Amino acid sequence: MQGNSSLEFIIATIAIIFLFIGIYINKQKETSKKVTESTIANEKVNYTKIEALGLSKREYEVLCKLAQGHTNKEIASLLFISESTIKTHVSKVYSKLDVKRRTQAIQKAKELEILPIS
Amino acid sequence: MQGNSSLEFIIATIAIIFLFIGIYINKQKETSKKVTESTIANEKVNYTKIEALGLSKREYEVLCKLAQGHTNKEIASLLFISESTIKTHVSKVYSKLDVKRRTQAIQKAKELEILPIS
DNA sequence: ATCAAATTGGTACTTTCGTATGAGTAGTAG
DNA sequence: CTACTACTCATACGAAAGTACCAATTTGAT
Repeated sequence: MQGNSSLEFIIATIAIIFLFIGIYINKQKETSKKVTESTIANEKVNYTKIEALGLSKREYEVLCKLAQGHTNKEIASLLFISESTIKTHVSKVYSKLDVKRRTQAIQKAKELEILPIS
Repeated sequence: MQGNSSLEFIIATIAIIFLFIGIYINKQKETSKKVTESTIANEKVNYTKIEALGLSKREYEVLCKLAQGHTNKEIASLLFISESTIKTHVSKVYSKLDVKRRTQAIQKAKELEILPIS
């Protein structure tokens, strides 16, 4: 029975090895899937969609600050321009995103995945 | 050599079987993880975090509507109560989330994953 | 039953937001 | 040069949001 038990041992070992190989293969798939998703979501798709919406650079900058929870006055300070100008930009952003309020703009921007980090 | 090749065949079969078992196990993990995450993210963890924050049911309801882009007046209509009450709730939500404005409340709530769907 | 928390509502006031309108400047494509 | 777009800024006005304070009612737990 010695030969048999060593054979069983070999088979068991192979089984375990391939079991882990199977698990490993799936882990790899998961990882690559995640990286791809996050990469696309925050770099490439963005600019395409932003341009498609007709948002200018400045308008997009304002939108980002807005989505970070800043007031118009704060955004003005951050971008070194007047609050009037911010209001102008914000209004244009609203019409381009087809919304009425900043809370809706944030929602829409997140849906469109045009905001950094997310 | 017939015995050997049949042995190899058995080993190979076992290897393949366990390979797929490994893959299958991981699929299951993935699935249950997603279900758990989504379930937790939208039902259970919520309540835990929500309670930890000290948010009452009503305050949480208001927060959700707020995050959907509604005005105070709209939320009042949706919940069949006065705008005064909404303001009261909103203010309490702010202090509990440690924010000053609704845009920040939305941000914070998303970070804390206490909002449905997301 | 009692006490605490939750819910509701109001008044009054300040701040922020949003729109409308007009206008000057800079850069760019034709 | 001209036309167009993006960017800037201002004033004025109304709408929403936010704060402070107070108070009545309801609900839940002990």
